[in-house]
Amino acid sequence: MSKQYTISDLAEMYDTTTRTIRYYEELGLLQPKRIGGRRIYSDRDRVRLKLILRGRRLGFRLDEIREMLEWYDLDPTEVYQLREVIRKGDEKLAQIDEQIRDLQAVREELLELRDHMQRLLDEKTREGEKS
Amino acid sequence: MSKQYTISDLAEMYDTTTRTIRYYEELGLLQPKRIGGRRIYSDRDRVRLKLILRGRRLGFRLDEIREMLEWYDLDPTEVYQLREVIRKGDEKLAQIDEQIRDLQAVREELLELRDHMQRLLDEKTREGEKS
DNA sequence: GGGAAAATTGACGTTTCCGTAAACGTTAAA
DNA sequence: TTTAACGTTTACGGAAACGTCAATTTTCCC
Repeated sequence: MSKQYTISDLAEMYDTTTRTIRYYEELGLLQPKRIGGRRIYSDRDRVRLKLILRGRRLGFRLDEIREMLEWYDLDPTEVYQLREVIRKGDEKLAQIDEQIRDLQAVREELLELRDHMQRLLDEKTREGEKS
Repeated sequence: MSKQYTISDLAEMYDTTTRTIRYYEELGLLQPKRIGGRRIYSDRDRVRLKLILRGRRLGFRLDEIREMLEWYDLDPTEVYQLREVIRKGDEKLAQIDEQIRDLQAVREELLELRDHMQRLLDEKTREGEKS
């Protein structure tokens, strides 16, 4: 019994706006059903929206995200397409791995900086105790 | 003997453009010395540029990056500033940890998709062999 | 010292990702 | 039934992060 959602259900659920969701549809990232004029979102649509928003948070552009979403519903009998997706997917994986490494580097540096600040702060507060 | 760089040295070194570097200066992220009219970049400037570009790749906005850069040269005698930086740094760390988790999730999903595609492809090619 | 190469400033253009508002139709609740 | 809330399309706007082009310096090299 796949659930149904209105556009504002989803907007609230994922803390975004209806304008944004309609914009994603304009770009072809979502294709909700219509009842009358109104958009009806399935669970599949909901999951796609979730993926889109996560992708955005991670700095991917919307056309990159659209391409990756398309990988999930390509024709599984087209050998050429399969090969292409595997190749592009490997590229994306390499890119993601680098991004993770970069983030871990930033993390380390921030931790060091934090420790440094903490030591300075400790000195200062001990100094204050002496008076 | 701290090295000196021209703007195009740095542009080439980090695969960006002089326009971009000047733009970062406009926003206050870099403050190179001048000799006559021209900009001269020190090693410190170079490292800052490297950090900026890495931050950009990771999806941080330039004003976020500027704030984080400022942490490296604040007044170490100002207890309030120290506390503030530690607090903000902790926030940033939490945010980075979440980003890493998200990226690892995307990574897993891409790997699964890749395996799925690979299996489909294997079936297809075995099918071809039979003929 | 003269000309090519490199750098500078200023202005405007572009792309991405939405926000906002107008003007209108639809649905639900009192 | 009416009225408030919700949804739709269309259009324009706007910030962020640069690209591009033109008009001037500035510098380097022979």
